[in-house]
Amino acid sequence: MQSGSAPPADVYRAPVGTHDVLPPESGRWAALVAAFAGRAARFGYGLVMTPAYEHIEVFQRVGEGTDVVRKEMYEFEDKGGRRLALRPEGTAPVVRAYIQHRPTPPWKVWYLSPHFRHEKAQRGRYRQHHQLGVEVLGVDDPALDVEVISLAHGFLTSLGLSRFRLAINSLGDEQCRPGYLEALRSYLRAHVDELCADSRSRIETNPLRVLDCKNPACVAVTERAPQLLEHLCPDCKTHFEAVQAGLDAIGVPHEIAPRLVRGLDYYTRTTFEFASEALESAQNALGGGGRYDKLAEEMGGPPSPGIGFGIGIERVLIACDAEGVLPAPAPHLDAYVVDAVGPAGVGGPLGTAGAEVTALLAELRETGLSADRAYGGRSVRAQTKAADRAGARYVVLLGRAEMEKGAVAVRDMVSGEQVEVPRARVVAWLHERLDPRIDGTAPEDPGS
RNA sequence: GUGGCCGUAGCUCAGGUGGCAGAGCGUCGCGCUGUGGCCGCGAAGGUCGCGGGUUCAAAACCCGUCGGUCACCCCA
Repeated sequence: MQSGSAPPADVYRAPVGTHDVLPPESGRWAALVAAFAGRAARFGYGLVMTPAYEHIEVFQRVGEGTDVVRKEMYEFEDKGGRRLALRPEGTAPVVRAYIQHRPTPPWKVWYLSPHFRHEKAQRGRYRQHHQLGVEVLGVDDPALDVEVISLAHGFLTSLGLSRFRLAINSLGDEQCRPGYLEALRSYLRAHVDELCADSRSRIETNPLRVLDCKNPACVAVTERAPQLLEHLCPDCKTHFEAVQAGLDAIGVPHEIAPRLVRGLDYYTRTTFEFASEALESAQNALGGGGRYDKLAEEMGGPPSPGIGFGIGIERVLIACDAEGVLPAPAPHLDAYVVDAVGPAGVGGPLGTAGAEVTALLAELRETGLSADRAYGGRSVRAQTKAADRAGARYVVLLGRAEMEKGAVAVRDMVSGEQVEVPRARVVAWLHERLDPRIDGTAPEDPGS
C-alpha cells in the first residue's frame, strides 16, 4: 500500500452510539421540541442552556456510587490541564449554574441537551442521546412535585402516547433514610447467600440499589425486605401523601412503586419514572426524575431543595413509533415558482424568466409565505413534479404568454384549477387565500 | 463490559446443496418539445460491510474485524 492511502471508510460514519437526524425524521424532533417548549412556557419555565462539558467534579460529587459517573463518563483533559467531562446527566449542570448565579427562587427552567455516556450501544441506548427536562430550585412544596410530574405526563400525553405508566416512590430524607438503610442492611445481611454477586457487594455501599436488582433470586429476597415507605418520617410521609393527593386531584394516574430506586444517587423524597408498555425491550424508561433536596448543599451551595426530570427524546420517538403516533409531518409550501420560459441552463445566464422567478420568490418569502423553486434548468414538468413533492399548495408559473401580458399562471395543486393573475397582484392574491382570517373562516372558502 | 443473531442498490428485501448480482419502492429521463398525482417505457445506481483463508470458481463455506440488533448490565 502506498503512503497517503485513504483511511478506512468506517471513519466517515457517525461514531458508534451516535446518529444523524435528517429530514423528514428531524421534523418529528422539531414538533416534539416545540410541544415541550410551549408546555414549559405555559407552566412558567424559562430555557436554560449549560455547557456540554463541566469540570469533572460537578458530576463526580453527585454520582460517585453510580455507573453513569463511575464507568460511563467521557472524561478528558483540555490543553490547560483542566479535567473535564461531557455531560452524562442533566441535573448536576443546572444545579451548578444555580449555585453560580444565585437566581431568585423558585428558579424554574427547562432544557434540551445532548447527554454522553460510554455504554454498549443498542436501540434506545446511545452514547449521545438527547433529553428534554425541567429543574426547579429553591422550594420544597409538594405542589411543585405535582406540577413537575404533571408537566411530564401532559407532554407525553399531548404527543398521543397512552401506553405508559407512571411509577412514584419516596426515598425519604436525612431524617428517616439512615434508619431505613440500617434496617435494610441488616435484613440483607441475613440473606447474603441468596443474593447475586452484584447485590452482595452493594449491601454496604448502596443497599437501595439491591431493591432494583432484577435477578429473580434477589427479587425473591427483596420482596420481603423492609419497605422504605413504612420507614418514612412524619415530614416525608406528609409530603408523599400530598404529592399523591395532588396527582389524584388533577387526574394523573400513577402507581406506588416501593422499590423504585433511580440510577443517580442524589435523590431524596419523591422519585418517579415513566415506562412505556409499548416497548418490548429493556430500554422502556421514557423518562424519570425526582427531588434532590441536598444536592445544592453537597455541591457547596446554599441549602436549596430541588426537583426535576429528564425525558429521553430518542426513546419517546421509539415509543411513538410503537403506538403509531407523531408521524413525520408531511412537507408543505404555500407556493412554488416555476420557470416556464427557460431553459435557464446550469451555470449560464438567467433565462428570460429567471430574474422574474428570483424576484417573485423573494417577495413571497419576505411577505411571510413559504415558497420554493427548482434549480438546475429543469423542464416545466419536472418543476411541477417537484412542486407536488414539496407539498406546494399553489404553483405560480411564469410563462412567455402570460409574461407578455404582465401576468402569471397560478395553479391550485389541490383542485387542479388554473387561473391567470396580474403579476402585480399575485402576491396579494396568494395572501388572500392562504392567510388565516380573523373570523376563522377558511381562506379557501369563497362563499358568503 | 459479556454473550447470541444479522450485514446484498438510497430504502425494504430475494438470491436451495459454491458457477454471469436481482425485485419492489425511491431517483432521473421519455410518452405529454408549457403543467404534478394515475398509467406505460427506459436509464442511472452495487468494492455483496471490510480484511484474510479454502477452492478451478465465494454474496454463499472458514477465521478475524467493523457496524447493527437482542439479552445481561445500565439507564433516557
